[in-house]
Amino acid sequence: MGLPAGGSLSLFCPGGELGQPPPAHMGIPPPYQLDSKLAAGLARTPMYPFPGGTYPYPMLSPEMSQVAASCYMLHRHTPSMYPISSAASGFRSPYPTSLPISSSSLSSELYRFSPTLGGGLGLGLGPALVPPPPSKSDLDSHHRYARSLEKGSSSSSSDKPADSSANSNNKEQNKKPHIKKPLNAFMLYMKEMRAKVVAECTLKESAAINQILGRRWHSLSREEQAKYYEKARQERQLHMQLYPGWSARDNYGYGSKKKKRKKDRSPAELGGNNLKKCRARYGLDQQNQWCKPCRRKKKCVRYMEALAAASGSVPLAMATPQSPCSEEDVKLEEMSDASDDDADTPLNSASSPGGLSALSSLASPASEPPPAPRHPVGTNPRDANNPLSVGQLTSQTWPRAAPRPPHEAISVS
DNA sequence: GGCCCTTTGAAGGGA
DNA sequence: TCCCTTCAAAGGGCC
Repeated sequence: MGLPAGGSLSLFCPGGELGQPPPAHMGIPPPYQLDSKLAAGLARTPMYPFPGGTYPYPMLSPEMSQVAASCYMLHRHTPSMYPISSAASGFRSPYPTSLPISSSSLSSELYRFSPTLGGGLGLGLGPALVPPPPSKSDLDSHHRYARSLEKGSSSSSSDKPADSSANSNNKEQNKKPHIKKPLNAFMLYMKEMRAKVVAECTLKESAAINQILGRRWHSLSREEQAKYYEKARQERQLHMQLYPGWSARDNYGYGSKKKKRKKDRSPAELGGNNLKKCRARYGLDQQNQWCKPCRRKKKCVRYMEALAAASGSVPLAMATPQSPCSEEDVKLEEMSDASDDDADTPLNSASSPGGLSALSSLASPASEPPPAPRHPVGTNPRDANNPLSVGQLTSQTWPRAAPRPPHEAISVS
C-alpha cells in the first residue's frame, strides 16, 4: 500500500499496516509510528478464546466487509457521544441551550449528541440521524447516577464514587451533570461496526464482539483507521468546545466504585509460581502465558503481586468461549496469536497447539484446566476435518485486499 | 440490580 | 518520560 507522505512503515502489526495513532495535538491522520508500546499492545492475546465458528450468515469477503462498513458509515448515524437527559431522569442538560439540539423525537430519557448531528456545528462529520435508544450501559450508569442523586451519601459503597468519602464530593456530583468522555477512534469504530458483527455472528456477548472488533480494527488499513482517528479528534475538539473545563478525571469514580479489575488479579492467576516474571517463568516460547503487562513490556503483574504476597483468589473469570464469526476473524485470530509471540515462535507452537489452549490457560489459573470450548459440531476452525479449519484457512491469502507483508517481528530486547 | 468481561485509545496523575 | 489507572460503548453472564 502507499505510504502517506512523511510517513514511515510500521515495523509490524497483526494487520501489517498499523502504527501509532497521532498524538492528540496533531491534526493529521496517521502515518502512525509504531512504538514499542503499541507493538506490545498489538501483541495482546485476547482473553476470549474463539475455538469454534458458527457461520450462520453468508460471510462477506474482507473487501465486501470494508465496503459494507463504508456504506454503513454513510447511512448509519454515528450515535452521539454526550448524554443529555430529561428532567425526569434528574439530570441537568450538560449542553448549552444554544446548541442545535432537538430532543423532540427522543423516546428515552437520554439523548446523545454528536458532531454529526445536524452537521455537527459545522464540523460536517456526517448526516443528522435519529439517535439510538439508550443502551443498557447507558441506563445502568445513568440509573446509578440518578440513584446517587436520590440517595446522596447514604447509599451503599457500590453506589458511591470511590473517592467520594466526603459528602462535599457527592454534593458536587449532584450539581454536575455527567459529561461523558468523547469516544476515541476505536470506540467510534465499535459503535459503527458492532451491529454488523452482531448480524454476522450469533454472538451477542459484547466481550466477544469486542474481541472480534479489536482484531478487525487491527486489520483495517491505515486509511480506514485514519477516518476514525479523525472523527475522534473532531469529537474531542467539539467536546473541548462544549466543556472547556471538563477533564476526564471528572468522571473518575463516577456512579460506582473504583474499578481495579486488572490490578485485583490474585496469586491464583499467577499459576502458583510466584517470584518470577512471566518471561522467566514461561519463557519466550510461551508468551501466550504471559500476563498482559508483560506482553506490553510493562511491569509484570504476577511478579508484582507475588511480591506483595497478596492473598485471596480472584481468578479471572472467563466468559464462555465464543466463536469467531467469519473466516476472516479466524485468520485474524491466528495472526493475533502469531503476533503475540516473537518471530521465533511458530504460529502453532508446541506449547499452544492451535493457540486455543494457551488462550484458555491464560484466562484461567494454570492449575485449573480451562473449560472445554463449546464448538458447534463441524464448526471448530481448529478441527482439521472442518473445511473452515484454521489449517485450511491459513493456507489461503490474507483476507484484506491489500497484500500483507510477511510477519515481521519486533525484537524483544 | 449491578458489576464484570472484552477491546483500544485518550488523558491525567504519580514516580 | 514512563507507567499506571480510569473511562468511554456494548450487552450477556454471573453473583
